[in-house]
Amino acid sequence: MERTLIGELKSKTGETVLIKGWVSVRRDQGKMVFFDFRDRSGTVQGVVLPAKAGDEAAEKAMEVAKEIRPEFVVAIEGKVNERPAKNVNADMQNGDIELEIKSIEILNKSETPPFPIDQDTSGIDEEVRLKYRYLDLRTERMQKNIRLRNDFVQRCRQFLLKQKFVEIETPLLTESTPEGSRDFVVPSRLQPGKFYALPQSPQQYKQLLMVAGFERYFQLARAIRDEDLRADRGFEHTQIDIEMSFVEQEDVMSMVEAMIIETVEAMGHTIKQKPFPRFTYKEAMEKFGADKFDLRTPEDKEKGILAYAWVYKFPFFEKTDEGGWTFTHNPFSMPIPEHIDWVLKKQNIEEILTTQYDIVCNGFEAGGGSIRSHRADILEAVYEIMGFTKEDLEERVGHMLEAFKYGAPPHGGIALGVERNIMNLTGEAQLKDVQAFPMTRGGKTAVMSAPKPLTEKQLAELGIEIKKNSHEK
RNA sequence: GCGGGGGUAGCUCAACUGGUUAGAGCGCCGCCCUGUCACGGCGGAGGUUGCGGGUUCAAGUCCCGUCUCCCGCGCCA
Repeated sequence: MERTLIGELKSKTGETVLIKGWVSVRRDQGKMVFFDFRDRSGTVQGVVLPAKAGDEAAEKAMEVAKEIRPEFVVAIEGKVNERPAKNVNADMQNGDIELEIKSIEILNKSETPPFPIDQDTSGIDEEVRLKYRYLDLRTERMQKNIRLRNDFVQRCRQFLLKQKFVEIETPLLTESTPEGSRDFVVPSRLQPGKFYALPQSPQQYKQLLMVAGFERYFQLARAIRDEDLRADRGFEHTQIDIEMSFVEQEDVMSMVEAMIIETVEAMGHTIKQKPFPRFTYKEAMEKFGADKFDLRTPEDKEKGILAYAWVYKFPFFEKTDEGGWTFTHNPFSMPIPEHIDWVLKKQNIEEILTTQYDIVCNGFEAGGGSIRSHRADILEAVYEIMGFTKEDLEERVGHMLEAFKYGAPPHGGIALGVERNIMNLTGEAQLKDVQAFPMTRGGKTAVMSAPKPLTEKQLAELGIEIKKNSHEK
């Protein structure tokens, strides 16, 4: 018999079906046994009725039913019955039907789970949840979060494909850049003593794709940064990374705004204000004291309303502790058109504004981007303002300057943080609750126990010698 | 790196100024139960109080060290 999904049982009332899935709950009444079964499509109650005398199949089913425990994997053959009115449970999916079990096959047994998974696991110690992440992910809440994440990402992808964006993967093993956040590095075996870095973002590659003439690029890009963790920040996160050629600030902002509105409204969410209100950085600081803020009223929060806003006209540079200048967001950004001259002449540095735009939602920075410097002279001037010598410049971004010499089109883009957006859509406060396999704050992986030492052989191949430091026993 | 809060049964927690045999709920195991859906009833098992040391007649509790988890700050182009 072909498997029927539990979610489709309602249309099979009166028929005999085969379902496969997990046992959520067993309620043994002695002469009759109730179960809740679960598969990817939902849950349903099944019942093993008392066997009539001489009905060997029914006796066998009861015998197996007595062995079954929660989380056993089973194949159940049974008849889909409408429940009599007095037994209907309106609070449950399929609460008006039940499966009259004719036979049970145990496909696999299960140990008792270390924590209850038929309820929300928010109150369970995170270390335990992560050790048994595959069980935690069985819970209704986690299933919902991870599936909703998929829904959001696929809708964005479809939107972008419709707009003729090309999805392109960029390398994971790439060059370390000293500015920005700390890199995760990977030792090179072929060139001992040298290292790759994992990307903090595909920034340079996506700009090179613009030089390469793709005009519209996107990628679901993993961004990896070795900075201390927070509730809303992990070593790894995913960005919907977008770059477009022949565009100005307004083009990128309206395209992204349209994508978000279409996507989240299709997912059943309400947006507080459209078009998204815009605040200059100065206005935001005056009004909210921060460049990210929550525009929702308490009533909005209760209703799960999403309050998006744009923040733009950020200062390009800020003073360093040493009295020099550094960039606030991105050295590859273009200053606003009126300030290009100031950059080239290195004047009024404190007042120079960048084309950077951030999208804010419910107090989170949900994304950010800018129009880029596609002219080598502007990028050079930015690095000169920051005090880099010609040699530094060549070393760090020489490849970009060279690429820009060959007809780089004006371009700009944005990166949306997938986890932050899913946190807003689900109301979760922890990044860990919207990733399938997050890490602990100490950087230990879920289920597996990375990081861990390499073998002597691996280290030898990489030409790495570990110095025993005094902390080790 | 800094500050704060945790670690006691499988899970969630309790245990006062140090003082009987470290308890409860849930879960688990056994028996009973023909309409349960947080099923119910009776019984039972289950502990290196994170780890190491110290003070004391006596330590889950006090002291020192250490590991680990969470939250925040720094950090996060």
